[in-house]
Amino acid sequence: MDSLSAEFAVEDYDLDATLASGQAFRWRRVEGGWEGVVAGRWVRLQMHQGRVCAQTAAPVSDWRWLQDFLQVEVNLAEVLTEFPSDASMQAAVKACHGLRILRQEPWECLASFICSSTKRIIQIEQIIALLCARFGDRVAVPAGHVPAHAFPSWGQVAKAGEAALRECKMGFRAPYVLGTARMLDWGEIDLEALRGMRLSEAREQLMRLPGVGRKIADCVLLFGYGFQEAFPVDVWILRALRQLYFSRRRVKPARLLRFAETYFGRYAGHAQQYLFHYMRVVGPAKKG
DNA sequence: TCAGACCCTCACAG
DNA sequence: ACTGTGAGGGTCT
Repeated sequence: MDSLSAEFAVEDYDLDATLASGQAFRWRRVEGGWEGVVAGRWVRLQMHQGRVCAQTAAPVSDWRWLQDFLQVEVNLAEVLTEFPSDASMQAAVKACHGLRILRQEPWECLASFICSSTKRIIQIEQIIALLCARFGDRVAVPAGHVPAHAFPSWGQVAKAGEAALRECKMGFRAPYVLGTARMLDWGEIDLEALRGMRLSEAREQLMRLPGVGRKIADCVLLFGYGFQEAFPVDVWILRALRQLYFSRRRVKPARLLRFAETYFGRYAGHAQQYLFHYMRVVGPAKKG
C-alpha cells in the first residue's frame, strides 16, 4: 500500500550522530528531525520511541531504498563484538554509542568524497548543496516547502563545464569530479561491477578515477558499497592511531596503515568510524 | 618515498 | 573593523 510515512524499529541507533558524522553530506537538522534526499526522494527522519520515523512528499510503495540507506537491519551489537577489546576501542564505542554506517549510492558517495579533500565537513556540505541545486533534478517536496534537488547523475555532471563546477566552490577538485563523471559516462569504469569484486580489486578500479586515491576509494567502498572491512585512513585516524595505539611515538603512516588492515577485524570500517568520531568528540591531542 | 602545488573558505591572531 | 596566516576527513606529479 502506498503511503507517505513509515516507521522502522531499531536498536542502538543514534540517528543524530550518524547523520552528522561526516559520511553523508546532504542532511539538515530541522525542528528536531532531519531532512534530506535519498535515491531521488525528499525525506524527513525523526527518532520516536526507539523507531526511525520517515515522511516523504510522494507516496511510496516499497521502502527498501530507505531501509538500505539507513541499514536498519544491521545488528550493531553483533558488529561491536567483533571489535578488538582494547581500552581505547571500548572507550570510543562507549562515547559514540549507536553510531552507524550508512549505505549511500556509490556515485553520490564517490563525487562527494572527491570534493572532500582538505575540506571541512561544513564546506563539503556547501559544495554538494550547490552542485545539486545547479545540476540536480527537482524532487517533490511537501506543499510550501523550500525546493529540493536530487544528486545530479554522472551524465549531468559530465555535461557541465569545469568552470560551472568551480562555481560550486569545488576549486581544484572540479577537474577531478568532471573527469570522473566523464569516465563513468564513457563506460570506462562500471560502478555496478564493483559490487561483486574483492575489496582490493574494487579499490584498484576506483583509484583509476581522477581525484580518487586510497583514502577516498576506501570511503566509497565503505559508505557506498558496504565493504565493512574498508578502513579509510585520514589525518584524524592517523592521529587517533598514533595517540591511542602507539603512545604518540613517531610512526610512519605506512606502518599505521598496515596495522589498521590487520588489527580491527572484519568490521574495521565500523571501528574506524567510531575512532574518527571519538577523536572529534574528545578533541585530538595536538599534532601527533 | 618525499615535497609542493592545487582552490578556496573559515577561524583565529594581531 | 581590517589584514595576515594557517590549515582543512587528499591527490597528483
